[in-house]
Amino acid sequence: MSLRYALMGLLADRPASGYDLLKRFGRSLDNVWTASQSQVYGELRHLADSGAIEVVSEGPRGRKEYALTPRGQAELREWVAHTEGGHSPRNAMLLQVFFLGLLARDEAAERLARKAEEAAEQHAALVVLQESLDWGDGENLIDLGGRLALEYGLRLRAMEKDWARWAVAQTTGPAGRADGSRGACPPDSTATGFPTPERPFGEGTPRTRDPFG
Amino acid sequence: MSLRYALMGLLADRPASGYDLLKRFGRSLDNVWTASQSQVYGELRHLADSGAIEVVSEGPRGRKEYALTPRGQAELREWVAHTEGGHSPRNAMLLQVFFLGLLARDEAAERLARKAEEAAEQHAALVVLQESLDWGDGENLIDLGGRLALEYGLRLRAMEKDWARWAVAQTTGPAGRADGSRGACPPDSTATGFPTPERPFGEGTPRTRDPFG
DNA sequence: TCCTTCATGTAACCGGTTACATGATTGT
DNA sequence: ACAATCATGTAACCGGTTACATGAAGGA
Repeated sequence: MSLRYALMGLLADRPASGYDLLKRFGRSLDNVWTASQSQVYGELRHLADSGAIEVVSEGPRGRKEYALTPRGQAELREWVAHTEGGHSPRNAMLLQVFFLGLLARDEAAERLARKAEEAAEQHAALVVLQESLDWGDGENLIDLGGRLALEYGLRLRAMEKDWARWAVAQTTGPAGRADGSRGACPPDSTATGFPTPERPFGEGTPRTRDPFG
Repeated sequence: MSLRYALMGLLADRPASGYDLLKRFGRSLDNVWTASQSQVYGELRHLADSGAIEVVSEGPRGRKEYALTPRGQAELREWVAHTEGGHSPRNAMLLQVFFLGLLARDEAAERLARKAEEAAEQHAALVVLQESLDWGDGENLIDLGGRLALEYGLRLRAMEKDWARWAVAQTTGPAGRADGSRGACPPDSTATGFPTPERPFGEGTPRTRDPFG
């Protein structure tokens, strides 16, 4: 559903063709939402069918310029103001982290260190972006959303960098099992099997200390 | 592709049926990855066809217990150790934030305040979980992944809470436009249209100061 | 006996990706 | 003339969701 609103949101600013919108997606929403070409054209048609947008002019090469209709504007506002996002948790990176116990300590640490680097790079890129941006003096409502989203990105990447460095320390630090043996145990390897309450992030339960025994 | 590895990861610990895996998904991976019932059974078949897992025993009601094969174990390790996640940025919450300029200041602030609350609740829930968990004394490789993932969750929610509170201040704070008028301008409303480099998070470019003029 | 839990499966649908296809217009 | 860009579209496929369907086993 979100693509629908992303397109409406961009059209709320000014009329545009599918082609324009694709460019604007890459330019402004790249860290927030993406869409493929075929998807955009399809959704635009669907949006037009439902009366949320309409063709306001036709140009050179079959170009169709769309604009948000009053109905669309109302629907968009409603979504921005009142729709709670049903967040489905899907983080492939974290899934890998979850099974990091399958690797030897040094392998796991290397992986996390790489993640720290990556986050640092992403953070740096956002800092550059921020400096290149220069939004007036922050006194108006314009660009509010962009500024807030950018700040979110900055904080997220900073958090990831810190976390990954901490995780490296966790992985290399606490002595135990000094051999670099290939661990073969995912997080819940010793779970006892008796009924447990919800335990996201790990089924860690009272356990024997040495599961290899 | 990730579901494949999520299932293999769980099976790396111990053999299980589709039914078992569904329960374990809810119990341990709930904040990291989710899967529906039909999806799990389908993927298990596919996984078995490709030789990554195999049926090791059959139980009472057509129950089939699967175990990871050596081939599957190798594939899983390879994924955990070396596969870089091509992160596709899709954050519906941030998309709403991006278009927050469509709302009046007080509406936007309320939305952000709600988000702060939500993050605080999620954080609190993770703290409770962490305290209920008690993973030995952190000296072994077991549960490493679970501990790291949990810490990530804690830091993420804390970050979101701080950010949302900061965002509320940004929204209500800087005076200007003291009337609660309904803004109608998404982030890039005054973009001048000349070619710009990539500007994710906003097309904010050199602009006239009062776009309403 | 009857309810619950265990256990697996199918089918329709939806959002998204990749690849392919087509052709008009503009600038050099 | 030619290449680049503008501009839209279709079709096959994949991962995921929802809903429906079936039935065996175990416990009260």
